[in-house]
Amino acid sequence: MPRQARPDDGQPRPSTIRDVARHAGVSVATVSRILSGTYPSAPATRTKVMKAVRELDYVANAHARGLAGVRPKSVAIVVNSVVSPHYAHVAQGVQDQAVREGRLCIVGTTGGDPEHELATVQLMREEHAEAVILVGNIVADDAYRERMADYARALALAGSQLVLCGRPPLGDDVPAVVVEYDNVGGAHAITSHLLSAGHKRILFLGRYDGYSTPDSRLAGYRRALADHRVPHDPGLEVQGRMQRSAGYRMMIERLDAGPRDFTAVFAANDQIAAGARAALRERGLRVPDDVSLVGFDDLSPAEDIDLTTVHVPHEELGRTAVRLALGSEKPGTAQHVLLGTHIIVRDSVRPYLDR
Amino acid sequence: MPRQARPDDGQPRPSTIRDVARHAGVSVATVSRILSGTYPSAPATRTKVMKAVRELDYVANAHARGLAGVRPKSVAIVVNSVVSPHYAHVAQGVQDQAVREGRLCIVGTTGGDPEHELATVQLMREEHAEAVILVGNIVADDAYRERMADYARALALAGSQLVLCGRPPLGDDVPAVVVEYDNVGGAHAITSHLLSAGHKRILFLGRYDGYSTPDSRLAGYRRALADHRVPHDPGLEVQGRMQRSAGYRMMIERLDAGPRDFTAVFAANDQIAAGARAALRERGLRVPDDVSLVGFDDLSPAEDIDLTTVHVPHEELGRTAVRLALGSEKPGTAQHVLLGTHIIVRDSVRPYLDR
DNA sequence: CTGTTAGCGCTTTCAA
DNA sequence: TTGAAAGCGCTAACAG
Repeated sequence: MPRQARPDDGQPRPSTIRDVARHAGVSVATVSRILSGTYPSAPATRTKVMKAVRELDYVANAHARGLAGVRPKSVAIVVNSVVSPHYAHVAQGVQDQAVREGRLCIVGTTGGDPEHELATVQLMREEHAEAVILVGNIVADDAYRERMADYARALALAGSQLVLCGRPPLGDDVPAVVVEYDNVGGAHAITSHLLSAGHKRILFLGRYDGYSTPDSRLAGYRRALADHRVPHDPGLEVQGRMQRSAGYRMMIERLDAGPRDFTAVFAANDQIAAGARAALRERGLRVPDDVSLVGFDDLSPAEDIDLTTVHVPHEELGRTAVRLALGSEKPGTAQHVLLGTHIIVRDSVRPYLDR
Repeated sequence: MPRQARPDDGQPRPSTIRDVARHAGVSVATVSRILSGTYPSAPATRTKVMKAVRELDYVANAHARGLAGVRPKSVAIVVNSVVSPHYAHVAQGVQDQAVREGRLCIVGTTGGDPEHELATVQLMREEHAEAVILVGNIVADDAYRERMADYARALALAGSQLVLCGRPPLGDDVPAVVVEYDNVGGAHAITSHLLSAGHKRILFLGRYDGYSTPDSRLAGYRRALADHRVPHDPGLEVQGRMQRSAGYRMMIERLDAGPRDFTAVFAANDQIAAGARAALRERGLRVPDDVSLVGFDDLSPAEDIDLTTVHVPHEELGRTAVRLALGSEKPGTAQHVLLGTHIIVRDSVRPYLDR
């Protein structure tokens, strides 16, 4: 007996469009048309059908609908993790815009593992997401570029659109939308803020070579130094991940290694800043009286620790990504948007009077 | 001309199982069997098919597969918002466990609006999610109970499972899994902590009647007071939402309304605590020297402001929800789990010496 | 305005 | 071990 014969074994099952049609005494096509609301129909029929729908508690089967050629209404977002505030805010932006455009949102996490990322993108491809949004900084080596380009092409082939959010572009021949924000500009601005206050020895916390985000922030820092004709001391660039614990560790080690040779600190993000601040306090140094401190992101702890930082339009990033992806008439288009960043001045910087 | 005739208009399209079959010189059934790996097959055929798959860059169509009767491998999570740290952490837990069990994760947000929630659950039903996880506190009135019960039954009918995460149970006859954490116990413990330190006038910040989470925390507070034979003053319970800004506002208003009539503050969550702390500082009061302060959740700002608080197993909540939902052999089962909470002592409480 | 019907791409009998 | 064919639930020609 074929599986499909489905003997009436008493097991109730969700009702189908056929059940509704039978119940209302019309054809399935009529039900389909009335539900999609794209065709005119007799009010009486309409009423009958809606009544049947309600009585049978019918919901359409999204798989069947997707199969039958209707563009599946969903966008996918792939992030390293949802708990990181930056990703969470971007994800929120994606969500908002997706809902506004009547789309479902699928979220995948990779934990920062490229292999896992590949698998996740594959999965999204199976699901026929209208757009796949990759967010987060990564190692920008050649292998990566190659793979991304392949994703983009495969997605374009399937009528979908790859979006790189907060990642560097891949080149004009790759059909991907890129939505970035101005890391270099923000870092330049906040370093200048410190320099204008008289600081010349500024510790950079969170250098992480090969990763696009810290790399650009470091670049902005260096450029500001150069613009202000302040000598660049590589010894002031401390390596570390972009986490609170790393910030704490970097600062403790630096302070314990010898006499303090800096008057201000630029943390590559607010979490590092929070960790560094805890370390400073532990060693009896106050912010901003003894040491000035700035961060980057304008996220969660920033306000609580009165941190002067660079505001990043996280939600806007996500919203723009969706808008661009769905807006482009032809999927597989290359576009590039750069969102601005700006300083938020709180109370973590004091002028340094050089003598 | 029927849509399906699909003239070869030069538009490349994603390859189907049929393309693979043709390319490998076998039947679609063979390809299907080899890809699912559930049937024995000749090694030579296997190789041919895998080669074709690689060459054509074939990925299966999840819709078709879903339609053909394979349980769609996805769980859905519905939250108020992903940026709220609590939801983010629960979502992360759900993600983790979902991935571990080989499932895709669909995230929907409601913005706290019941109507929107209904629509979202409906959507998840269309998608045939294996489990629908609702997280977050809500108004627990009769209309809500009714609607939830309906969800649960509809989902069960479709072979799915409703999970209520951090929400009160609905009753034994409703086929839903409930995963809660001990709000009352945690609130009781931390209030006792304050009472043991000699505080008798404890301000409760964030009463919000009708919402399950603040309600239970308030209940724990009251019970601790009663257990310690400390008179209960309703005037110490301040109404407000569970947000930083509300915490700030509540505290400012209280301080400006007259002489301070409390020595300690129990904020219904860490965000309220952070806002209240900012307000206290603004009015020249230090934590913990002048006022003791505790929170609930053990999330983001808690560590940075040295807050003694109640730890909630956020991720574990999400993981348990998925495990239970997928583990129950028969969907539509009722289960109930209560996860424990415990105090994290930092540095926001000082003994109060009563005279 | 409504009914009939042919697929969408896949899995799973059944037969060989 | 493999192939042929039915059918999952839905939509969109096409023909009334």
